[in-house]
Amino acid sequence: MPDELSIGQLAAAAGVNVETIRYYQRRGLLHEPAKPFGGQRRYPAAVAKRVRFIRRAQALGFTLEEIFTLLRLDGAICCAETRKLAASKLGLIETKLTNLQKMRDALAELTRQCDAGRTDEPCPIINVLARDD
Amino acid sequence: MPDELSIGQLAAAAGVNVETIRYYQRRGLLHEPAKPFGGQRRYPAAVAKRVRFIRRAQALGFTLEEIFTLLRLDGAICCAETRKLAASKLGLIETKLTNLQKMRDALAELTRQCDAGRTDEPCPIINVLARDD
DNA sequence: CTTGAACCCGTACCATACTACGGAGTTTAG
DNA sequence: CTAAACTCCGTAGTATGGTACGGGTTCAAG
Repeated sequence: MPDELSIGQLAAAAGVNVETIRYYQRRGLLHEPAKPFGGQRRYPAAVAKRVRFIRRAQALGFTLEEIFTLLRLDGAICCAETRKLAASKLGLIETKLTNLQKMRDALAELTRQCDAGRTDEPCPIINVLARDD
Repeated sequence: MPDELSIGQLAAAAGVNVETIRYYQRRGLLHEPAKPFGGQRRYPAAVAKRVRFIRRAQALGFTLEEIFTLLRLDGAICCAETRKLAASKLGLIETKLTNLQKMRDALAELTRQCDAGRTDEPCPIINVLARDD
């Protein structure tokens, strides 16, 4: 693989659509290299790494907006801010996990009752998430 | 609080915008009460609970489409069809749980490394996101 | 040197989930 | 009884994260 890729090669290397690359450029997540006089842009192979970074961060629940911040922090010596972002995501995820487990238990109970043949007890799914504050 | 609310009171009780109530009605997530001759609709206070359920389910990553089917299960007495629906929703929830757990583990590990790390090295969170497979 | 794939660029479109707007009718507090 | 506040309803606009299209340019293989 050459060090200078076309946008199509970059997209393939990063496992995304060409349009996604262009979209990330518009969003400011990727730098758009200068276009040579009447030619086509070339991308250093390292950009693919950056794109994969973006996708992995998305998979962890970060928005593109947040990833933009994350990328700005890249190379920064102190990671206090990055840590803060990660920790707050972590908190959100923990809460979600707890609630999801409650829902799972409620549904599992419903199917369990189903299998036990008792058809007279309705399952109040709403109630498991109904902390009526 | 009276048992019959105006749409504005319902929205306030549920902590959402009036337009959101109307939107949920259009989507079929909420029943739209009949309008009295030239008058204004009234909503049972219990509807607010349903709306809060919807919001919490959304926070868990369910789409309104999915929540629609979830709501159909609420209070359902078991029959073959609800059992099937419940089982499929259970599968959906298990998948979400697995994914969230992976996200949590990854983030927890990252913040742990962050805490363990010295401040003169590049941030491990960034490093991991940028790792070259 | 031709032909077809790939690139460029702007614009438009998609799904999801709202949010705002405008003008008319209805309710309610003073 | 009046004026502000609220409701009704359809339509249009917003944000997010892309994807598609079309007409023109450029590149690369034969």
